[in-house]
Amino acid sequence: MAYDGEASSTREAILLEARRCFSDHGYEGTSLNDIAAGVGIRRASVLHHFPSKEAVYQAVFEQALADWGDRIDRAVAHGGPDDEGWTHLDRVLTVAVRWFADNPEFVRLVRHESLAAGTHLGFDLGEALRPWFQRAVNYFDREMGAGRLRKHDPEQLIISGYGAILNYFSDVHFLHGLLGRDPMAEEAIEARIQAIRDFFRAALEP
Amino acid sequence: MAYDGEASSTREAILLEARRCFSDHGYEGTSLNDIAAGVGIRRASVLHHFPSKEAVYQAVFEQALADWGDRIDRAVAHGGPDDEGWTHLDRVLTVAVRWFADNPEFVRLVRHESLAAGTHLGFDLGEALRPWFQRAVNYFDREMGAGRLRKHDPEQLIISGYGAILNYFSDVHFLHGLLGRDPMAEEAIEARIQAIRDFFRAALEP
DNA sequence: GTCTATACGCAGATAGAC
DNA sequence: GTCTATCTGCGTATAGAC
Repeated sequence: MAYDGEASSTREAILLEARRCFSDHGYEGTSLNDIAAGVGIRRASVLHHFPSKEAVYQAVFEQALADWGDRIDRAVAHGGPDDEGWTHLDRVLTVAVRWFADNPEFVRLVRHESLAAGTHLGFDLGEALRPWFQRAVNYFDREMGAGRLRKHDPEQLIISGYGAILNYFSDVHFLHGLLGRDPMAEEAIEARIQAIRDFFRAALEP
Repeated sequence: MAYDGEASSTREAILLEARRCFSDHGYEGTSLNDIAAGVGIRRASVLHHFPSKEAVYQAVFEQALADWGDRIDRAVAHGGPDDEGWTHLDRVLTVAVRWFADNPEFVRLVRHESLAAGTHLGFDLGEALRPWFQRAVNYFDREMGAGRLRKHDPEQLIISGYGAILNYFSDVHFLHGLLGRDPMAEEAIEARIQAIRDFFRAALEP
């Protein structure tokens, strides 16, 4: 479980602290000093465990993406007997939103990266996620074709969906100012999940 | 018109180039050298026109927000005789999306800022936009109460909406990788606008 | 594995010539 | 208004002691 607060080794502790720093301040806004200070060691010691700052960043991302993939895979596979159409989508959607709510650092990490023009990741995040995207598009094509979901353009629908979901958890600071209350309070998160489900049902349930 | 490519003074040229740099690479990822080089002057000359890097950033933001406010104000006010319910919302929505499509730098600028933990802006962007947000909430309350729009939680609706819209234009680079084509091509933008309108109509039209 | 010391460059900002 | 020169601090990364 990559996303808990405890570290079993210095290497793990570095990754944990680096994830926090990178997600809050981005790649350029984070220094090896920041990471080292959070761990309680010196800058040079961080570079004993990783060859460079970029290597730390890439390791953080690798861990995060692997963890995310596992969760979604499990959620998609776990359907019961009457798991189809809106029922299935609603279940996966709810799992996904809850996971994002539990892992806001991941969301902010991805956002920083997808916003960046030149990347420090070594590969293109969009391209890397394309197979996932295609899987989702195929799913919607099938369900809409069979009349189990109302017809919309699947690609556009997914883009709207991930925007509506990720936004909330990436822009927590902004929303705090906008709403005048804590968007990550438990009841606020529950309300958000409910709203996302309602909105998608209104648009998709046949 | 603040968002065109021509600069009538060095100060304007600095703001223009700074907006490009900040929106692509964020505050920390942009140096005064980058800005100066884009303008064709030296670092010290930039600091003749602005007292500090933060001052440049704030001036860029001030200009962008003022321009945005003007456009929305005009769009909201410009209704014809049968301008109410979904018709009105659809019109304002379309204007807003088109403006974002024309000003992706603004979108990325706001995104960087709302993502940042500690800001270089000097004020809280969320708080500054709260009056706008409240105005929109009141509008939805009125329309939904009168039965001219389907009932949803207005706050949640607006959060979903701005997420679905802003995402597309802020994550252009990411989407290029994800879709395997240019999301800012004219027909792609038209398709996006159409999809947003369809999706909102499906959820909101009574 | 962690440390200090050090190399080296680039950052933001200021002083002063032209 | 723009420049060069300079100050000062922090950045990444490496060498080598313990």
